[in-house]
Amino acid sequence: MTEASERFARMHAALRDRICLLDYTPGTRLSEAELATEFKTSRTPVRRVLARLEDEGLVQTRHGIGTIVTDANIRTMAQTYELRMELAQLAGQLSPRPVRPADLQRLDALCRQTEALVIRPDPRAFAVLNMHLHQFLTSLTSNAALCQVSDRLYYQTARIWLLAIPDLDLLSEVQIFAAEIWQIHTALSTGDLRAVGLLRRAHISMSFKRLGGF
Amino acid sequence: MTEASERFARMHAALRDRICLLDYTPGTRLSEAELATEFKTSRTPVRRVLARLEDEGLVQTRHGIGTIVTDANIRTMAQTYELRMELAQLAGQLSPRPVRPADLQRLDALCRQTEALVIRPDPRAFAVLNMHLHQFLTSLTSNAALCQVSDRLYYQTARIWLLAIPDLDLLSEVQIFAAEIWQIHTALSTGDLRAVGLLRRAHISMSFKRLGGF
DNA sequence: ACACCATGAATTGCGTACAAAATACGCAGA
DNA sequence: TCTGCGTATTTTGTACGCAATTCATGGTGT
Repeated sequence: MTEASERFARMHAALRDRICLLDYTPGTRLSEAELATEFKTSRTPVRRVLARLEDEGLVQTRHGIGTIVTDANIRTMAQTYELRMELAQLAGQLSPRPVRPADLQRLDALCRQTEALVIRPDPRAFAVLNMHLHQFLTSLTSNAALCQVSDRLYYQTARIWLLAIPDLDLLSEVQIFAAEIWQIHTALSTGDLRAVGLLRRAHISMSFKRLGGF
Repeated sequence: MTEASERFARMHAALRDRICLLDYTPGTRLSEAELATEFKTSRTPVRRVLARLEDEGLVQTRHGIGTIVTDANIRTMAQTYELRMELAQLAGQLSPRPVRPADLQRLDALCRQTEALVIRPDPRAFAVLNMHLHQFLTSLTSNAALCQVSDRLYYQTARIWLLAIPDLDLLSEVQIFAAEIWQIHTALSTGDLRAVGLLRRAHISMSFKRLGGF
């Protein structure tokens, strides 16, 4: 990994997270010049990052207007959700890798953070935790192609829950998540990755329903 | 679709096809300057296209060296093949769209071209036909996300067969393909998209075995 | 008062010059 | 002859100026 590609990865991850955590809400206009100043570079590398984000469907760039954060709603994302469900199940079947003690420790840590969240709920902290759980689960499959695809689809849909939280009960959502992550913990501690995949699929499906996707 | 994005799409499709049809064999170095001259533009738009191709795994760019067409072999692509199989089956289940007469006509045309190929086999023409079949089949699902993902994975693995053809019997491969496309035609004429997906999965699986992927 | 046009400001797209990096090659020395 | 170093060459990465495009705004005519 060269220096240039490291900076690219940093900028890309930073902007992607800001979009998915609603630091940039849909409709926000991202100025190439401002980003270039912030990251202490010229517009050229910034444009590479924005082009990639556009390919990933997180922004849309139009000549003479600007680069605008795309909208995300459950209706247009229904198909993406559907696919994510299938892939989550698949991740438990396709070339799983052996579960190591370090994996369980990582999941333990996530469980503890979730319980802290039940005591003091916070939408953004919740979204971050959800993202970490996703990253952890994708790390459990050794199928690199599946990881890439799942990641891509996850980041496309990640914002929807955070956008819908005003219409939901935050504490209730956190409690549901806490129950889910404990179920996953139980399945993983027995080494049953297939069950982990099925649980994950079920949870995605239920959250889709709660979000009004029918 | 603006003019700039159209040119981008043209250049991207052109280079992608050249790579997948082995006009650019693995290891070929693509010169930004040469491509800029060919497409009558500057290096800037060319670099955008190459960056995208790199994201898709078809080339790799290294500072001071050049942009090199990546290698593709059945061993490193085994996981991608596995995922493609599952997605092919999924395409028959997830939000299928009604089959129109125009679809059957299009498949008819492909069948005729295949029969012409049986009489006069040609590796490149075969690869082109295979690509058209793929594009036709992805057009049958209305799940846009699934289409995008399937496309991406297809182009990552498309070269493998063409690279392996010296070790295979071309006529035999063409005949197998002819049988496959007729089976798909039969299934599609009854409107059974689920069967189409299962057939496609079976064919991908068998071609994977023939290519030595076990 | 309202509609319409022109003009200016802001933004992305492109082209080009230069910097950074890696390789190829020649030459000197052992 | 072989090894090692330095330099020239080639290539990608970055910065910046300018062109192209869009929108807002104000002015003008009816």
